[in-house]
Amino acid sequence: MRQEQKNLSNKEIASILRNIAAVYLLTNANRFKIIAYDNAADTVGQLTRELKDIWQEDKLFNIPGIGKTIGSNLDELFKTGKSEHFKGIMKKIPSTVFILMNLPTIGPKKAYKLVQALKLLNPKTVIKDLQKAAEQNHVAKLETFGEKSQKDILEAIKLYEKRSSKSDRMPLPYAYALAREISNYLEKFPGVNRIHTLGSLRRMVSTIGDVDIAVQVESHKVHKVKSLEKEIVNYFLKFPKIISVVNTGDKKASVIVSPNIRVDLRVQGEKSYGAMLQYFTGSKMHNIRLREYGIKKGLSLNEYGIKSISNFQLPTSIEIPNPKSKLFEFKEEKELYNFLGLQYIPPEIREGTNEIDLAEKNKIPNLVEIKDIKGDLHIHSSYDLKPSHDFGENSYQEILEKAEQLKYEYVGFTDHNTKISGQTEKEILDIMKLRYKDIRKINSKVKNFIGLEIDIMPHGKLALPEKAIDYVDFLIVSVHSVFNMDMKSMTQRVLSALSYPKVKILAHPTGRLLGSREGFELDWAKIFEFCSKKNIAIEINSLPKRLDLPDSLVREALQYKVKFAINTDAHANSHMDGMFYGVSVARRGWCTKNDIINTLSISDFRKWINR
DNA sequence: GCCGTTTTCGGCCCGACTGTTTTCAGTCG
Repeated sequence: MRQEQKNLSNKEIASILRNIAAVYLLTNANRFKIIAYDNAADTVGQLTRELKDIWQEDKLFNIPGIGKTIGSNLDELFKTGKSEHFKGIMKKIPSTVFILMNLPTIGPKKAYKLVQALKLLNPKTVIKDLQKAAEQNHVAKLETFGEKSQKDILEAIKLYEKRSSKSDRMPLPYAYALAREISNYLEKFPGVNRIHTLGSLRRMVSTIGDVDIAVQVESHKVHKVKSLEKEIVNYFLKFPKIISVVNTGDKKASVIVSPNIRVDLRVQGEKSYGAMLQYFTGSKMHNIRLREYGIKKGLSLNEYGIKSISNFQLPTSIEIPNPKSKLFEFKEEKELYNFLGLQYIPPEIREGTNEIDLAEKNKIPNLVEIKDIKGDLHIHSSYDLKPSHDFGENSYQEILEKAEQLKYEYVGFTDHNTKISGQTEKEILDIMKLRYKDIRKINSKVKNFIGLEIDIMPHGKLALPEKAIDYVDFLIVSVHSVFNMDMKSMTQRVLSALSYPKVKILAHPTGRLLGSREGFELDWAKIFEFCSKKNIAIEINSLPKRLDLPDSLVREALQYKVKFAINTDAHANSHMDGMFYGVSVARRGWCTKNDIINTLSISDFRKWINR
């Protein structure tokens, strides 16, 4: 087996596709071919799972923007670690061009011009060589470049060296927290009416590149809106954490915020705020499809509203507000979707799959909401049962108080199982018995269920004497060690653990840690089928670095009628606030309230767990 | 190169900003 293909990350594949697009651009290929490769690169770059895993499941062609040609070449790339086709295309352009394209504000054309004019042909030193050339004033002398461009290039190099790349993504909750901080800052400014996130952050994608923020300016003094917009931009530029300003305009600004996160701000008046939200929330594929859908009806969408084109006959009920520009404006996104004859589509599912189709048929489901959640079933306490892993910070009593604040009806206490090495079976049973008694003694408004989170050992056995199962209401099982098994053995391992009595939840099923560990692959069809049949819920874990099960697998699991438990895996009471992120994963996976077991009332939940 | 219940051929999303420009090209989101 070759090993090199194993490490092909989405980022690397996106970069290959982007490079191909660049070659086609530089060699004057059909412009739609260029767009196709660029779109594919964008889509792959934003996937929430490894493309290679999707390929392994034979689902490459389900991804919007990947068709016959790109798909079959990716197939070759995964199978053999290289693609002759891609390689052949890339050979047409010096590889240094692709490296320069990583600099902000340098695209294919500028990169190519620089490489040609300055003979930058050494991939190892190309950035340094360009820097030297700029410092020696050689760039400013080039045609279509000037003093400013030269200075910008030096800035770009500095930024590049600090960031190492244009596209390092962070787990959603970190980006969300930053957005909240900025939003708190912005709302202090008089004239700021509403604030929203945009882009992947608004769609609650598990990993975020840039933070995009929209501000609606108050419009009661219409003649002053323009200057007010500019004032808000200026105020934003004084946000304390800004370390550099990328660019600014009258109604937008891009900055870098410590520690190296790009933040874009857009300011818009009330009348077209909804259109702007829609436009910049994306995803790119959703917008392309929505605009294509609009064109078929004679409507052109842009960030200010919808324009009527050609001789399109509008329903007589609709009056054109501004006959000259033929522009329809929308304060709310919902109005815009409805105007197009579509049901409102929540941001989380705007991914360009089949949502527009379903919206047309009024078949967009009611996605689960945070207020539907009635309990948290994966919580670690400070109770000392000599656990195999870490404790939580809070006592059972404190956890129940926090749960009451969150208006929950019940919680599951799921400490890690007692360590099995260095203790006899009897000692373990005594600990479990005592814990059982201690918990049963607790009297509180919020009810509790006695659980445990148990390691699935490499051979599929549970890290707990079977007799100990008498002292719990339910079990959560999860893999915490030996991650590098092949898919077949890993699947067998998990299935065997799921077969124990009282196992009710499979926790953080892929084991991924965003940004640091890829997670293992299971034969999902088998797992989903088994869980569905045996009434075992699959966890959507809300921890910032997990967000596991990934959203695309959630949607797949739904087809097997799998139920989910959205849990926080809290190790401290403050973590219990993270439920929101798990709910957003569920929403991205198209879950309704009925798909989530911890939306059940206490009595229904009791029935479910005893089934 | 992608896509499809008006199409397997013939279409293909839209605008802002910037710098170098005398009317536009390149980059970005």
